[in-house]
Amino acid sequence: MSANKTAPVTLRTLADQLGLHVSTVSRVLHADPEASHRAASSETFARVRKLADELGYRPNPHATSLRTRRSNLVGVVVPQLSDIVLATIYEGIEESASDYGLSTFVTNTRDDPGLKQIRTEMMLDHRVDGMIFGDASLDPAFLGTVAAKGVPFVLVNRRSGDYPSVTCDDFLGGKLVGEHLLGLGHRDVGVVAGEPYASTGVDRSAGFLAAYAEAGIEIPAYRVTNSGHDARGGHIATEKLLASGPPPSALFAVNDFAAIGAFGALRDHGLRAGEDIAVAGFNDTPLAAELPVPLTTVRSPMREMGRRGLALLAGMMREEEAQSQRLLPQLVVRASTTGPR
Amino acid sequence: MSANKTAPVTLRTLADQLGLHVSTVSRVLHADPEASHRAASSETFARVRKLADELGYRPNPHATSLRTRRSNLVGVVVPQLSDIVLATIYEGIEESASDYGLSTFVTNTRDDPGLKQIRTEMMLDHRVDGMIFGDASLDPAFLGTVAAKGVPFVLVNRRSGDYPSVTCDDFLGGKLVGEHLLGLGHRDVGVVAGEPYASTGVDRSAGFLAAYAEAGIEIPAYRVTNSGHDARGGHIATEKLLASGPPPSALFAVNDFAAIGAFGALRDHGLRAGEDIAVAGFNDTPLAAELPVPLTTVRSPMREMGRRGLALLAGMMREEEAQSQRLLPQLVVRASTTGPR
DNA sequence: CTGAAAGCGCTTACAG
DNA sequence: CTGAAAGCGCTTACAG
Repeated sequence: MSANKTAPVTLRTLADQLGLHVSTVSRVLHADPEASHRAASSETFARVRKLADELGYRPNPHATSLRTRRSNLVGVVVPQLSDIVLATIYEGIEESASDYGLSTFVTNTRDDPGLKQIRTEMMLDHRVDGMIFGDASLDPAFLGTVAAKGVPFVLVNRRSGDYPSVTCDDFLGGKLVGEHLLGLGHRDVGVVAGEPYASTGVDRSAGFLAAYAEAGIEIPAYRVTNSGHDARGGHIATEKLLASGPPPSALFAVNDFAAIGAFGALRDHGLRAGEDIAVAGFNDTPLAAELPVPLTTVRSPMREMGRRGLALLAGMMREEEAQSQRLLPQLVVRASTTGPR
Repeated sequence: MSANKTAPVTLRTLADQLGLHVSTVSRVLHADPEASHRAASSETFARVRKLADELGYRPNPHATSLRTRRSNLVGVVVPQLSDIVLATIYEGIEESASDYGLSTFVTNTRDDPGLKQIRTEMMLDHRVDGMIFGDASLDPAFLGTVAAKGVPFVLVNRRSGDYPSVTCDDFLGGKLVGEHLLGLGHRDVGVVAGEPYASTGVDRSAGFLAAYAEAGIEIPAYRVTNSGHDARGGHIATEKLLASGPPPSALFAVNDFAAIGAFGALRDHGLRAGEDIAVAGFNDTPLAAELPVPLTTVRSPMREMGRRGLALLAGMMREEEAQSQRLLPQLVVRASTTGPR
């Protein structure tokens, strides 16, 4: 299996074969097309490029980073990559990173404060030039300690404090769901609200409740319950809602997976989602449309959030001004709220 | 936002403050507890460690990598991180990596041959010490080119050729499903078979068909159709199956997401999964149990595959013998095949 | 137009 | 027990 590890091609390899100094070779290999004449004579330039191509020269990034004090590395911290929302955001980040000539490290923190710190330090130990947090807590204390270190960073998915962020307009998204359910005549509704420390669930719930408040309807506290953001979390939270009173006529779960968990809990109670009780989710993950009862949900630009987050960070790494962005959500109505056809 | 970037603490910082030579400091900081006496006097040893702690010294990994020609970096290549199966495997890899003092880069290739090559080269450019492929094609040609470069690597999720791999015993898993459906009396069944180049779907389908063959039942070719491994892919494939003849009495989709897509397609045709037609998936993703019709599926040890894959690679990086591993699947029976309670 | 030097931060075999 | 040297591969300001 293990083949002959041929000696790596370095600047020295090229320089020796060409009878040039490594500095000349380095200069040629770094020149932008326009400035090529300042690097070397056009003949030398061509010879260097040619040999580099032939031998497949690839600069050693460790040497470059050491010398330039720039790693072109970005650390990405997410709660859980097996959450399709975060995985999709990360895909956007990765796409965009390669446009900017940056590479990314990702890590999971499962929203555990201890892990957040350890993993962040790990990223810093790797000398990343910037960071992207997808797991920000509403309490900005931890981010303050990161900012104090002088590393540029942006938030995606969840906002926190005044740190630069690219998020979905979650409040608006929640409001759209509220207005939709109101329009269908639902006045007694429940909310599977997500984690209390994540702006996503908090803002979506707030927007939803605001829509009801504007219609003069106050949703009692026992109709709103926090939850994990996965199917199991949605299941448990829905059980709790059902245990605390008669079933509401509709349920808003702040993400699709929690909504699917709600499906499971309702099913266990003999309630048919979309018939006995309306259910809405959030994110429009690819599953939503395929469920036996297609899920009404809010489309959030997950991949775009990642793309823009990285772009924003790249700007900050060039000392540009950072402007937070709030992307627009879009309601997608399906049978889980309008019933079977 | 951007704080004062304090001068980084290097070996020199420590050496100067202690009146020692950097080499002494380096030796102390690298000594294993037992060999500490060979590094320096116990007094010097203590002084160095103390100051390093106080100043929060963190070695510069680029310098270390440059010097040692070892990066302690592992490149992980997957088709798609937003596929929960791969994301979960990756979580296992990450967990295990930190046990071994390794860090990981991940990248998506979407099973595109061009991207596979580009991303793999990108990993190699980063001077990773080893690689893990979760996107292997049954055709081992590409992996041959990687092996020729002398980089150790292992496969997870999908096997290929004789390269060291950690996979689920997919053939057995498929067989378990076949025997289950046979036991329920299904003789006319369809298969949503996954991609033809991925051992996962191929082996699962083969195992399934083998169970039927052993029972003397030959499943006609038009009952088996390839598919993408996501919900959309399962939907499209199921449409194709339904268009090519009368509905079979049961359907085996080689992964849960394809099965959910099958749910969608069946629903569009007015067929109720679990009542009009039995459906089974594969992987037992967290959603399977929560669906309105809980999904019969095969539990595959996704996270464990990742953990073991990394461990296997770590062994290879220490020149140990590599032994492929086939992990056991487990059938999980739910209402999608046994019907409503 | 090209070379020579210095140095990024570390490790390691060698002296003494 | 500790120091000094060499060097990993690169970049950059400076000479000539």
